[in-house]
Amino acid sequence: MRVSREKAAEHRDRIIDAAGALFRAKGFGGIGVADIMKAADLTHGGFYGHFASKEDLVAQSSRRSMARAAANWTKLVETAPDNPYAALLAHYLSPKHRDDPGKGCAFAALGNDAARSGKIVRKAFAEGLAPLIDILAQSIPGKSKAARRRKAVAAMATLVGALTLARAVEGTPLSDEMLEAAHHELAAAVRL
Amino acid sequence: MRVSREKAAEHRDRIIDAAGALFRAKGFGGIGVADIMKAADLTHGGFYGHFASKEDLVAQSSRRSMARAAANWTKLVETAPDNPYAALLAHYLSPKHRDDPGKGCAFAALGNDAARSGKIVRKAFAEGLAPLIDILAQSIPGKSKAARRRKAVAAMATLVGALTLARAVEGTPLSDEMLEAAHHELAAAVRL
DNA sequence: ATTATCTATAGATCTATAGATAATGC
DNA sequence: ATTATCTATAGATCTATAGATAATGC
Repeated sequence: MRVSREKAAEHRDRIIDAAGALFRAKGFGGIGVADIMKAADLTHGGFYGHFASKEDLVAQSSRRSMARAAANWTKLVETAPDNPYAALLAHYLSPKHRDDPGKGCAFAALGNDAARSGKIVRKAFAEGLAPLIDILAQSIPGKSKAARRRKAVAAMATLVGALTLARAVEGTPLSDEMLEAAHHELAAAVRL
Repeated sequence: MRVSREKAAEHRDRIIDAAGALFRAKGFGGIGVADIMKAADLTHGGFYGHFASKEDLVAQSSRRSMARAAANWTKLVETAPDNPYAALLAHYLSPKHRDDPGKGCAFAALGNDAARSGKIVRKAFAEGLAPLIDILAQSIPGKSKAARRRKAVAAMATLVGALTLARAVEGTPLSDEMLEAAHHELAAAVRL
């Protein structure tokens, strides 16, 4: 049953990707090691050869989810050089993003779970958040660097809060209103 | 072991209060029925005489947590008639609020959990969110009623997002910065 | 010989129920 | 007689480990 080192590394990769999607969709506690391994087409017992514990996978898969987000944001910003901030807002606050948490922002999907997790996971979230704020700060209009930074941090809060709340009340009119109001108010900063 | 109807109603009350705090602190899945009953000084088995299921308690305790928040906000607004909006911001975005989720906002503590819950819970969250937005809309400056409403919805997203993220990265410098930046940017609306 | 994966299971925990108990309220 | 609570447990699920298996890589 043994596979080559190359294959093993690929398996490890598949586990991290499967976990990234399943954790965002169901929460850290909402999915078990066995189901993640099944999604990666492996058996339960093989898990502990790749990771020290479930929490180890939580930290690693979260890091990857956040790094992917930063890469996506960078690409999005580059494809809209005239108004990168507007492009980020439209992308983040779309109903499509709201309706597919498994492929979306880790902060909006797992912020509460991270808050209840240990130091290692919270540190991973802090290190994943910083680049997103940097990208926002470079895209956002503002007088000084400090002002742009402050606007970027607050905009990040608005984005994550709006998506979180839109999902929490999904199925009611408040859900769409939340995305639209956040979009309108954040975009107002560009029009100033 | 039977108690009077009055005592039974009081027990039910205690269960809902204990659940309200424990769910906010540990998440819907992070605490069990047995621990909630222990916190209410009752035994595990008695639970199902009071509630149809754990999800039933989730919905009821969430409703109460949110109704209490609305009552607190109303009181806070009344005690600061000159600048109710500033009072709400200072209260919500305080380190004290961040550091005690069990007594704080249900949306910032359980938004992700609600998003993964069933329709009944999500509807409860929508019905609990509306009054908070109404209070914000009455406190916030703005040209038209529609503008104030939109600002209130977006401000709610910023508040919840900032607290959620501040908790997710708790223990790093970003945590305080998140509270301060959100406070500064939201308060800017008052100074306009 | 080493090791990636598999099967099987230990041990803990969780929701929910069954049946006993004992105090209330008709 | 009714019923609020209790003890005990069924049945499911979850993390983690033990030991077997078989293919890789020295």
